[in-house]
Amino acid sequence: MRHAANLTGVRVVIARCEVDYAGRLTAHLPMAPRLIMVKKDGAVSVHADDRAYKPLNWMSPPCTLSVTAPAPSQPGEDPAGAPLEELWLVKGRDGETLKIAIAEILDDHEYDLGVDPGLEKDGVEAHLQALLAENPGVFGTGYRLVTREYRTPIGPVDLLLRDGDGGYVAVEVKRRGEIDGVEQLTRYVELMNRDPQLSPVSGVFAAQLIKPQAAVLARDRGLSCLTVDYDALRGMDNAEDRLF
Amino acid sequence: MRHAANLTGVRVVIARCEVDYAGRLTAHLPMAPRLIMVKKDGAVSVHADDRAYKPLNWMSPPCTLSVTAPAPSQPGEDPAGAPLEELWLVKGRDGETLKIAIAEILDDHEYDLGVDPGLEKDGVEAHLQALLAENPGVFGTGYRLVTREYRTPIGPVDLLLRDGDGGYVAVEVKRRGEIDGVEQLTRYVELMNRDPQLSPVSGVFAAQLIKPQAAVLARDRGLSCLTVDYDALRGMDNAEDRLF
DNA sequence: GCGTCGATGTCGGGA
DNA sequence: TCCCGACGTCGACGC
Repeated sequence: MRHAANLTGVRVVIARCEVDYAGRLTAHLPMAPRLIMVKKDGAVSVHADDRAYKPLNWMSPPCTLSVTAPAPSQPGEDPAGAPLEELWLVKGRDGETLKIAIAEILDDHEYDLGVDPGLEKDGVEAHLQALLAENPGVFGTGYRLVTREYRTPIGPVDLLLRDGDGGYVAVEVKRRGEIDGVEQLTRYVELMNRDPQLSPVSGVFAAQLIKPQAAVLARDRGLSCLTVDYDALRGMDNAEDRLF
Repeated sequence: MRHAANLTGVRVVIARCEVDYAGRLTAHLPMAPRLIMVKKDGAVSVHADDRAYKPLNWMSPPCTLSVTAPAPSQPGEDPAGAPLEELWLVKGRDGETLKIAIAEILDDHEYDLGVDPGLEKDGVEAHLQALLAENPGVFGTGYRLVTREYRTPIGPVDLLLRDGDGGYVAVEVKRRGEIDGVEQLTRYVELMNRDPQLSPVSGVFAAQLIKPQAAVLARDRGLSCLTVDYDALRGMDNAEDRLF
């Protein structure tokens, strides 16, 4: 048996193989030609030529790959009768296992890609929160920002505002508003209303898109909803920028 | 410009490339060597040799790939000054775009894997729910199934039963019972109890494994817990099968 | 280390 | 088709 050599890059193997995963569930793939990718971080993934970028089966790091070359006429044969070329055993962290029985290797390459310089993202929830913090007026006339990430014992409230009458307003910001977010805001508002320094505190659920069920639950909990137009908000920012 | 040829399989390209995604967010990858996979379903994914099975950037089908070979000294050059070898443009469904500027193709292979015979899974929540629906007796003597996926304005209740006295019982099924599931069941039971046609409705939290915190919360909410033995339940099914 | 929460989540089922 | 919740969710971040 030989252990996986230290990869200096990514390895791509094309092989007829049969795959068995056992871990959080069990899954089986019958013998067929597939693409197997082994990354430098140890990850092993088995791809068909569909299912978008997702593999049929995989093992996430940390995991170890060991390869055995079974002697002919050993148990574990190709259903067609031919002996297996290799048997790969990938062991994951909680005793998860991925077994890849390879009947025939059709191609095998390794490429050294070096360290990737990394990915830059824009337009995620953090950005939405920042835009709302800079434009509290979208919540109503006279609304002012008190603070972002207001700390409570059960977690940070995304935005704390005061409305035109000076009353506190807790805002939960989401890109997509779903029921979980309403639960979260409910807990915050309930807790903050126990503080006589803050009470009465109202709650606003702000998101680019609010699902109907979440809106129903929010109304039932006495919370307001605000659907945010991200592009318009960014436009307001630009408009303000031009004023100065 | 040439459009992507009809792939008969999966294509793997190793190339120095720069990537820009614009769609649900915007993201940028500076020039570096990477692995690009193009599947027969149209999916394009750009991998580094880490991040487990997930690509740095991708486009899910349906999408179209078109490739241009820019003339030397055209705009869009390699920062190093060398001309680009190819420019790939992947268009997704809501105007999403993925641009891959390729400075140098280091390797390029295509493999015909054929249609994959597919994946067999076992042990997921849907299966557990089905088994419980077929064996309402595990909840208690005289329990009968009313319906699966009983609709409420805030979401579907996994199972609606009637107990031996004719009272309604709402069941939330989970593979792993955690606090979220208890919250979910609480909302359903509370809502259903406002309906005089249903009230009084009791709640049962059923899971293969119920975390202690979830059990405590369930008790506090007046909900029952049922720890389900998946294998035994499957065995009951088999036993019943053998009777007929 | 564990719990919480976001995600270009992706995927599958029911209306 | 859309809507909605599960997922082998995976990862990032905070305590």
